[in-house]
Amino acid sequence: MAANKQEDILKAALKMFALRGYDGTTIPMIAEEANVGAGTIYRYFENKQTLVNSLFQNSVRMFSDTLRSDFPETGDMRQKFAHIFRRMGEFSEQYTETLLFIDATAGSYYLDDQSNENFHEFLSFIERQLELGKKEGQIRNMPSKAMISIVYGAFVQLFKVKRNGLLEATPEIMQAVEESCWDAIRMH
Amino acid sequence: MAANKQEDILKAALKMFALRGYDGTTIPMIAEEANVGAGTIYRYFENKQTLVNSLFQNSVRMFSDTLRSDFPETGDMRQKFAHIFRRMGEFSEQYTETLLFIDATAGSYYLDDQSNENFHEFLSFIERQLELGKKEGQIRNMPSKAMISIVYGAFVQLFKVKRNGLLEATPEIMQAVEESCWDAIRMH
Amino acid sequence: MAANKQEDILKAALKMFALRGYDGTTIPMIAEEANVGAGTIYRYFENKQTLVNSLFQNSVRMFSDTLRSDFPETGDMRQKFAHIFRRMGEFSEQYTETLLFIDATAGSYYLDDQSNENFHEFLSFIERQLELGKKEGQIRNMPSKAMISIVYGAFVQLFKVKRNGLLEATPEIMQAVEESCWDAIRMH
Amino acid sequence: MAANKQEDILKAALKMFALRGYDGTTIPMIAEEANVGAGTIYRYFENKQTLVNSLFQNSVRMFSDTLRSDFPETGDMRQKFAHIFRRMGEFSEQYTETLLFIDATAGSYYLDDQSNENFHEFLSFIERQLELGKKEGQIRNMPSKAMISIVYGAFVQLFKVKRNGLLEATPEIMQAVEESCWDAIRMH
DNA sequence: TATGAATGAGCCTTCATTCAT
DNA sequence: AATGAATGAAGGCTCATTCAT
Repeated sequence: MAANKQEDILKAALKMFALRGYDGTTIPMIAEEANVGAGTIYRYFENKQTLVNSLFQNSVRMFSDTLRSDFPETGDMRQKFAHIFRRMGEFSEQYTETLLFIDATAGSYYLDDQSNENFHEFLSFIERQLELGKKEGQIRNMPSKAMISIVYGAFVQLFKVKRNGLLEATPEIMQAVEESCWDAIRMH
Repeated sequence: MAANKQEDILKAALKMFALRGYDGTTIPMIAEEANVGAGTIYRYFENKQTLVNSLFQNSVRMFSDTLRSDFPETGDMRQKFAHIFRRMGEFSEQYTETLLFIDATAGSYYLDDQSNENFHEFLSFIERQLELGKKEGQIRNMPSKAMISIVYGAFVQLFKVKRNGLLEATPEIMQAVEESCWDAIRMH
Repeated sequence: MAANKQEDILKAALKMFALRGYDGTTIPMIAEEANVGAGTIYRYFENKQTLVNSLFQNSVRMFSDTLRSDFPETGDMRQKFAHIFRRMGEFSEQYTETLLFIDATAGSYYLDDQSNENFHEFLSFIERQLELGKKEGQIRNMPSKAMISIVYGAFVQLFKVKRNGLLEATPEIMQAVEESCWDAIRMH
Repeated sequence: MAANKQEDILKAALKMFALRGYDGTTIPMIAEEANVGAGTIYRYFENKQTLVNSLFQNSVRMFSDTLRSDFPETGDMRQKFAHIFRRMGEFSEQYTETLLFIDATAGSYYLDDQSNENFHEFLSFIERQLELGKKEGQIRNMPSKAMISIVYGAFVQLFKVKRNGLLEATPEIMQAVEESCWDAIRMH
C-alpha cells in the first residue's frame, strides 16, 4: 500500500495535469489524489514547477525509450515507420495520460531549459529518420517538421478523442490509422 | 482606436489564453493587454468563466462559418475536402490564435454545456461530410471520428509548430499538406 | 475615517513589530490592526520585507531629523548633549513604539543595505559630536562607540521599562537621567 | 563529543535565538546546529515554547548566580557595584550570546509566568542593593528602576556593539565603562 | 460608462510536531 | 533513545471580483 510516495505523487500529478492543466491543478489536489499530505510533496520536489519539469522529463524519457528500443536501424522506411507508430500506439494505450500530458505541456512557459532540450532531442530523433526516408525516396519531399506534425498531430488527436470516450482505439482502427498516416507521408 | 471595448477585451483574452492557458491568465493581464481597467471587463462579462465561454463560442462560430460558407454541397468529396482544408488554412493563417485557442480549450473543465454543444455541432458538420464521402466510396471506411482526428490533429499541430517559429506555412507547404491529408483519408 | 491607508498600515505594522517582532508578526495581524484587508497591504508594499524596511527607514529618518533640527552647532558640548538628550526624550515620549522598533530592528537579518546605511549614517552624526567633545576636553577619552552605547543603551532601556508599565518617565526623572548620562560621559 | 544531547540542543538554540530571534528560528535550524535529528529535540523539550523558557530560565539562573556568588554583603556600595559590574563583564565576555539572549527575550510574549517571575526576582536583587545604597546616601535619589535601566541598558548595548564587531571590550574599556556607570548613579 | 482601489478566498509553501522504525 | 519522513495548520502572497468614485 505505502510503497513509493514519490511514485504516487508523480502518478497523481500526471493525472491531474493531464486533466486540468498545470495552472488549473493545485498542490492540494495532487496531494489528495496521491493520498499524501500536501507538505509531503515538498519532501520530494522543491516546488510545483520542479514537479512538472520532473514529470515532463520522465514522461519524455519513457516515450522516447519506447520508440527507440529495438529500433530497426537497418530496415527500410516502411518498417521504421511501423515500428515507431506501433510503439507509439502501445505506449499511448498503456499510458494515455502520459502522452496527453506531454502534448499539453510541451512548449509551456513553465518548462525549464532541460525539459525543452530533452523534448527537442527526442523530436530530432524522429526527424532524422524522416530525413533518411526522404533521401531514400521512400517518403515525400516535405519539410520534416511538417511531416512530424501530420503524424504526431493526428496520433495525439486520436487519443484525445479516445480519452473523451468518443472512440475506441481498437487494433483494427489503429491498423487503419497507421495506413492513413503512412499514406500521408509516403511517396506516391 | 478606442472603438469597441468588448472587442478589445475579447481580442486580448484570446491572445493571453492562447499563450498561457485559461488558468495561467489573470484578469489584470487581459485588462492590461486590452488597455482597459480590470473592472471594465466585468461590465461586459459576468466573470472569467463567462468570458472564456463567450470567446470560445465566438471562435467556434467564426471557424464554423468560415468552413461552411460557400460550401460546395453538390461537389464531389475531393472538392469538399479542398474547400474545407483551404478555408481552414486561410482562417488559421489569419487567426492563428483563434485556432489554437479553440484547440487548447475544447474539452476543458471550465466550458459550459452551450460551448460543448456548439463545438460538437460543428464537428458533426464535418462528420456528416465524411459519412457522405464514405457512402460514395471516395474515402476510406474508417470511423469518422478517427478521420477527423487525423486531418484536424495534423492541421492544428502544423500551426502549433508554426507559432513556435519552427516552420513557415507557405502556400507550397500548405498545398503539400493538403495532399498528404487527402491521401490519408481517400480510398486507395 | 478612511484617510490614508498606507499610513494606517505603517502605524499598525509599527505597533505589531514593536510588540512581537518581525517574525512574530503576521500580515493578517497587521491588516486587522490597520483595519484593511490583508491583500491591501500588497498594494502599498511589495512584500513583508519591503514593509519593515520602509518602516525602519521612515523611523530612522524621523528620529534623526528630530535630533538634528535646531542643533546648536556653535554651542558647547553640554548644550549639544542637552539638545540631543531632550529631543530624544520628547521623541520617545511621543513615539515610544518608533524608538523601540528602531532599537529592536537595527542589525536584523531582514534589513536591506539601504536601511543599514541610513542607520549608520545617523549614528555617525552622534559620533561626530562626541569626537568634537573629546577634542575640546569636555568629555572623556573613551571610544565614541562605547559612549554612544552607554547613553543610547541607558536611554532605550528606560523606555522599555516604561513600556512595560514599570516606570513613568516624568520630567523629573528625565531630568535626573539626563544628568546621570552626562555624568557618565563628561570629563571629571 | 556526543556527551549530553540536551546540552547540545540548548547551546544550539541559544545561538540561533540570539542570532535570529525566537520566531525567526526554526526547529530544523536548531537541530542542524546541534547535530541531532529534529525529532530528538522533542525528547528533551515538550515544544518550542518550553525550549525557550527552559533556556531563558537557565540563562537567568546562570547570570544571577554569577552576580550573587561571593557577593560582598558587608561592603560599601562602591564595592558592591564593582562586584556586580565586573561579574557582569566576565559573564558577558564568556557568554555573550547568553547575555544578548536574555536581553532580547525578557518581556517577550512567549515567556511563561515562571520565566517572568525568575527574571523579576533577579532584577529585584539588584534593586535591593540600589535601595540600600540610596538609604546610605552613596547613590542618587532616583527610582531604582531608572538606575538599573541606565547601568543594565548601557552594559547590554556595549555587548551588542561588540557582537557586531564594531568595538572590542578590552579591560581598559571595561574599566572606563565601569567608572562611567558608577558616575551615572553615585551621589555627586 | 469606466476605473482601479479594496477585499478575502484560496494558492503555494514552510514548519512545529508526531510517529513508525 | 534517536531519527527523519510525514502531516496539516498557518503564513505570505495572488487574483477574481466588487464598488465607490
